[in-house]
Amino acid sequence: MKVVIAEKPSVARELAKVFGANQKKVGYIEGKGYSFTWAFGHLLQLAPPQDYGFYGWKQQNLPMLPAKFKLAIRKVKTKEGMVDDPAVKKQLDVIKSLFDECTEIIVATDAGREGELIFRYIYYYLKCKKPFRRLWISSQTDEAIKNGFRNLKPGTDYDTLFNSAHCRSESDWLVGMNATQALSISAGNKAVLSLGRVQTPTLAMICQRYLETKDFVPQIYYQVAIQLKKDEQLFRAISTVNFEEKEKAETVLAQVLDLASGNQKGGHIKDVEAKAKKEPPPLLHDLSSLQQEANRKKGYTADQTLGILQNLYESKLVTYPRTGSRFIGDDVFATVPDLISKFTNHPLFGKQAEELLNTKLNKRSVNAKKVTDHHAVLPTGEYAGHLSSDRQAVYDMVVGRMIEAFHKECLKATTKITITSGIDFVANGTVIQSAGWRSVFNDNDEEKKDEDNATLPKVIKGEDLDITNKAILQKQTKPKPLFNEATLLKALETCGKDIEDEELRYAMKESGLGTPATRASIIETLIKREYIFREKKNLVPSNKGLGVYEVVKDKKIAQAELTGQWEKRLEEIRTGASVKEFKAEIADYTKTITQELLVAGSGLMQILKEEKVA
DNA sequence: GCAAGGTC
Repeated sequence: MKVVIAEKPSVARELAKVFGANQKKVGYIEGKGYSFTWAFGHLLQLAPPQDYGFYGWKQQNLPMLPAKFKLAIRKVKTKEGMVDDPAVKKQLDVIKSLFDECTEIIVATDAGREGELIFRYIYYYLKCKKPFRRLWISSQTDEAIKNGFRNLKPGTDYDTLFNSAHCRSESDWLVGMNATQALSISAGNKAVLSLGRVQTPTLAMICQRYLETKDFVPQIYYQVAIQLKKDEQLFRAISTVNFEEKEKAETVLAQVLDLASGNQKGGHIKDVEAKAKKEPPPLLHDLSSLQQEANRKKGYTADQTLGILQNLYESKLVTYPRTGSRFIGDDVFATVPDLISKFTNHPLFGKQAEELLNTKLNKRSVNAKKVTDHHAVLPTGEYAGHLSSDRQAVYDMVVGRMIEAFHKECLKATTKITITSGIDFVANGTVIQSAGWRSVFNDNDEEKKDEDNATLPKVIKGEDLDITNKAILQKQTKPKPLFNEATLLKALETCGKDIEDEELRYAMKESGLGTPATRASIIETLIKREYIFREKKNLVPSNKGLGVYEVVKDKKIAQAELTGQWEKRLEEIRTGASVKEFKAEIADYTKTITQELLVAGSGLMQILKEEKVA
């Protein structure tokens, strides 16, 4: 008998189905000489400090550098404290007995770094010695599965991938556990002041933005606006330059040749620029883009959206939600027409679905190379029936986005008219000629510039028009808005963009800060620690959060670039570079940051006391 | 009482 082990039950079920295995047992499915079993994500984690003899939170324990890390069963919180998760224990027993009986293991955890780690931790924890081969697929269509099984790879091909995963895991433990204890101890050991490679740069981003906004001094400036008339149609144009002083604007205003000042045809058309613009449909959703849309449209937190999606996934209504890819492969694309046909009766999108069936589908979201462990989120096409309102809302976002993504481009005509009357003025207009994908939701662009005229009259270069009105507009510069969950999620994904080093930037883009599966929980962690709180939609730092930020802001642990540097090294390890060197560097850094924090944290004591009083 | 990573 051969054992196939998947990362999660849904994948094991899919694999079993393709093989025609259908005997359901407790914790696995059997048939055709195979047993299909599963994990639930990470069943094992690096053991906590006390398992190495580091009891309590004491300065003399620091830095904690276990000679050899141990694995422990994932814990759950109960009234009696943290205990081994009974469901995990049970499943590990199932896996152990299957591993004991089998002749070979086929590793079918997700095709990525963490998927490899999930299997290896189980394999080593159970002290298993059976041979294993690797299934490496990124979609679960029957064809992809069959192909994958015909091309199983030697298990050892992924040893270096495991090495990189293992380093990631241990490094996060070393830096996170030691920095957390060091800061907490030096601040009086009264509260948990957690720090970590991901949470601390995230906190720093929130604090930085908050301080920028708080210290922002708005600058007043002036523009001159004129109103023109062509064939009874009025339109507005704005001065191309801004004025810092009101007097300057008034001088310019006086020079405008408007009707009221006795000037007919005082607006000279200096230039007319007309352009046709094609706006491609948006990409399919990954988890992050869905969380952003749900936050914008419905105010759901990242965590709520993930919960709702998980629910829809367990009801088999949507595909795997914790994906970081906004693309599908050609195999999945082949199933899309059939999928779309399931929604021709949808109350909101039925008509558009119908229309799509008769047109060539847009392939912008089709790119097998950009599919990582999982493809973009799609509806499965299963009958949904009645859903609670929040589930319905998120489900509709998934369905609607699918319809949009395969829809035609939106065709727009933009016009830019430059008018001279004293100085230059400009009027912009955009007319949608063919809505294409924009007809799916039919909602207006949220950040449409208010200067835009919907339609502009037809004018020709050289012509002179009446100016029917003129005025001075007073405006002021605005600070960047505080982060909300939508903008923070986006920032976490792309924080690599401002990094100079090309290679570093690439590594960041691939990973961002955190992963799709963990970003919601990072935000929740910062809230649980009382570092930040929600104020309406915004994420605002507390005094405690600002205090921690002040202590760590210039240290590496608060920089998003730390993740980029690690990713670069981990990628080198994956392609065969030495593990030893990286581990030594991490140990060194652990010692340094621990020492620094043991000193620096004392300044936090006062803030913590004040918090208690308040 | 701690990290970040995965998932029910």
